Amino acid sequence: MIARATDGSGNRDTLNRERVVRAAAELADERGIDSVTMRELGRRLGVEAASLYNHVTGKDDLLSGMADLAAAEIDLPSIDVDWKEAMRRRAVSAREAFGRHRWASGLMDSRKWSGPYSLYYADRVLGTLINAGFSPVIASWAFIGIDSYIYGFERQRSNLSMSEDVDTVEVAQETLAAIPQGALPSLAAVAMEYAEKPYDEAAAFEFGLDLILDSLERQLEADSATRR
Amino acid sequence: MIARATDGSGNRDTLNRERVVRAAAELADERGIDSVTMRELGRRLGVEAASLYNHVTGKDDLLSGMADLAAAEIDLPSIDVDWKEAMRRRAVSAREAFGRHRWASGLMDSRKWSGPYSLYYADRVLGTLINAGFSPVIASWAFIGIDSYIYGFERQRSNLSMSEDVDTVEVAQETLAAIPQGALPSLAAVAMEYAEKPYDEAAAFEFGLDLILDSLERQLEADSATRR
DNA sequence: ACCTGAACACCGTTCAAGT
DNA sequence: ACCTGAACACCGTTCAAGT
Repeated sequence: MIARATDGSGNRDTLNRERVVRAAAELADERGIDSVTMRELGRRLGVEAASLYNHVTGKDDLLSGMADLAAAEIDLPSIDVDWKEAMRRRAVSAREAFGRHRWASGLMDSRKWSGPYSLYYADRVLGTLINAGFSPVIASWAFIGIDSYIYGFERQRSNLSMSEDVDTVEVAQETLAAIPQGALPSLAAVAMEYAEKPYDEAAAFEFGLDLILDSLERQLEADSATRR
Repeated sequence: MIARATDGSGNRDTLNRERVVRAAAELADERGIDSVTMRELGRRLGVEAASLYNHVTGKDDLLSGMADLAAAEIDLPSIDVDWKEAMRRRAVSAREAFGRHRWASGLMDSRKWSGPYSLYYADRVLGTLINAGFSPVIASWAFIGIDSYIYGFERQRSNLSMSEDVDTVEVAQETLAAIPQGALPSLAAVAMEYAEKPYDEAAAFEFGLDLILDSLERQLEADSATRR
């Protein structure tokens, strides 16, 4: 008799934390993180906003749950693979996850990074690097460096309005047209390139990623040569 | 006769956009970005919240002004200096500015990056790189890569609760104590290091920065060797 | 055990009214 | 030209009351 019990989700039993969090993530995917309000989420679940507090301690808890959901989509490096390849896969899969859930990277900013899962995650990353021969401190710096790059790149995505659904050729042409003759020559030069060949986001991401990984590799080689 | 006209700021004339924005930045510095509400800001300026709309079109405009204020504190690379040193100074001064204004990096996330000042800024950075011998596309990728790292690193700061006012030795000891014997061995190894020698944030930042800059330099050298 | 309805304190913003 | 006071639509959250 109750609509919620048999609605489209195919989930026939009552509300619980997981269903609430999942619905919030879907809402954010479809209409942006700002539209995730307790009232709107309640509406989506056929329930009053106040009822959500039976399954989630508050909005903060809800957002943490959403962040966990997205984090779980990022590949854990497997111990037995080459460290460079492992870091590469991790970075690429993170970028893909953030592409699917544009709200995720911003959410991980504010939320503390200390759940049991993220500790395990950190251990695996650090373990991969230490196994490869990096000292614990250098491994931690490398971890921080790679992650900084991953999250920072995601930030730029929305920033320069160079998301996938934007015609970068068009943006470049408009930028070019807006620049007064002779002013900003370097920016004009770049815009001229992109007016012909569109901006390849994945290529840009991997270019920067490889700058970091190549330097790390070189440092590892130099270090083992010294010890020999 | 009016208190506001002669108050501590030493600014005797009436309210204007600059004073409003500056007061908002100070409020954010002292009590966090969340405490910047129109009502609270009005209280600080001795005025009703509604009055602020005479000087600022809305809260969005206010936040943009704050972001501009912080951006102006980041060094523009001077054309005549070595590209690597220029990028280095830019990155270091950005990190310092974000340290003074913890709200700044998060604010630049959401705000579009297309004001006349930031276009000029981009031109200078790109110009420095192109002058050094990078192609326009590679220069833009390098620009994006370095900026991603800068902003991403700032993000991590708050994240791992490794800010300046936190005793990282203590955090490491607590982490170590919380890890069950034998579990998370790599994380434990890192924590053990930091329990003895505190985490050096500036060193970590420059380590990652140099990974990027060194790779760029190497690429430049290899490229010019090919052309010779 | 879970949901509702109403309330509370707080937002950003608008607008007629004052000076 | 700038400020006030009151209002509006919207938040997150609490809590007694229902079932």
